[in-house]
Amino acid sequence: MANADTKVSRKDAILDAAEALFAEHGYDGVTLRAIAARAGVDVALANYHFGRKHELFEQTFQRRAEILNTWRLEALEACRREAAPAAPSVRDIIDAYLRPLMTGPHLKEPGWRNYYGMVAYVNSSVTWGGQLMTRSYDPAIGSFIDALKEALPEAGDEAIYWGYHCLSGALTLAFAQTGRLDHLSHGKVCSTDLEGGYLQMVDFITAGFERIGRP
Amino acid sequence: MANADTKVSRKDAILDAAEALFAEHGYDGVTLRAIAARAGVDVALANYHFGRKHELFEQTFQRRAEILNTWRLEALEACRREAAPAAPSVRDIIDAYLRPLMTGPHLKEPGWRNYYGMVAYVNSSVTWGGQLMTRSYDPAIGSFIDALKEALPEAGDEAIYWGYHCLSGALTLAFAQTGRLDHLSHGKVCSTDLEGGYLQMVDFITAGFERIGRP
DNA sequence: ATGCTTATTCAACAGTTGTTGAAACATACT
DNA sequence: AGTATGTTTCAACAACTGTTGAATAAGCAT
Repeated sequence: MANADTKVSRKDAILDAAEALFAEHGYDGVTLRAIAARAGVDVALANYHFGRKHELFEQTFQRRAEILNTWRLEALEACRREAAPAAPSVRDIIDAYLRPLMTGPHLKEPGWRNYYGMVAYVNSSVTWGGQLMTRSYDPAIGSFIDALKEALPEAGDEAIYWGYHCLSGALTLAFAQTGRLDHLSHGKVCSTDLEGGYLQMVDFITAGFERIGRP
Repeated sequence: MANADTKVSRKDAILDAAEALFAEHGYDGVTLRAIAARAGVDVALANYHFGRKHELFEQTFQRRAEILNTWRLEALEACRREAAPAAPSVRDIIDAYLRPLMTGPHLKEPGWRNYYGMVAYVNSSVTWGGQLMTRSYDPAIGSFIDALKEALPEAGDEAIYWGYHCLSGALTLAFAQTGRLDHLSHGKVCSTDLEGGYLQMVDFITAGFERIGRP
């Protein structure tokens, strides 16, 4: 068995290449040969390590999902500790949801940028959206829904879930970084500036949830 | 020239088929042969009417975009008239933006359902998102941005545009109808119930914009 | 009918697709 | 040294891809 962590294995090189290409062109827009070429390996190697193309896509997607879930749950746990014995505020919960993903040094890494593009693609894909997002993210997100329900005891379930839908839609569209905001605002706002968007989105989304908390 | 409106022409049949397939599988996931088969015509006919695959995709997308823009601008004009001589409220503007698309009898038509799936795909696609959404929708959306700026004179441009980003992300994710909300809510909320989501989203998004209006 | 224009099909092209079985290479253990 | 095990490449497969030019059908004015 070749060493798995000191050097970047070819297996990881395939995942990195797949990530970048899937993010830009989607599942069907990418060929195994393009992935292999980018990774500097033979076509057959992807098949050896990951099986069908389908499974390579899912493993690429899953790899960083687990990291993001950890970051988020840690942030939620931290804000729970700080607020104890009271329940954390809506704003703290939204912040714990967005901050780990929209701020920090990892935003500079091309790998993370690519992965965010994949999330945008998957989340609004009819084929992948329902299954894959649910499998990869919903367990962690359940904790956030619970926290929101605690913070907003008056809000109905329907309002909570559609509120989360707005949050998820806004975040994943930000991940796409299509440059559309740049066009629309005539350059005043930059799609790729996730940290700038973070400040704005926390205010906006928090207000939305606080509103559904009072009848 | 064959008649263009009394009977469904084969040209329209191709657009309908393309719409349904592009919505489900994206641009690269659909072959011209699949479109032709669904439309009941030969492969070459798509090329004869629309040129390259690229152009067929864009024309399919554009066809209903113009209709949606008309509906929206009429709704905005109507709420402007009702509010005159005052400026329309934030809520009225958001309502004019969402109601024409999220309510009404056209939601029952499979053609519109398919088209909404296409919008979801295009909006968060790195390849298409920036260019095609901008070209098809941004002229009309400029009027909504202007109206929001009037209604929220204290809000900064950055906050307005990121607010619009949240609105757009939430709407297009709703269009995807991936069924994820159904999983997450254990069946309490239905992804495909756009009219139910409309009521919730108007409240949520309106609160977000009203918040950025006061410092 | 005769012509003329538009619509539609047919047949085929050159290139690409995911996948696979066998062969070659590398590494570690004995 | 040999040998066993895990990696990687090579070569090829059958099927499918977008696109095109020529052939056929349909529609319509004359």
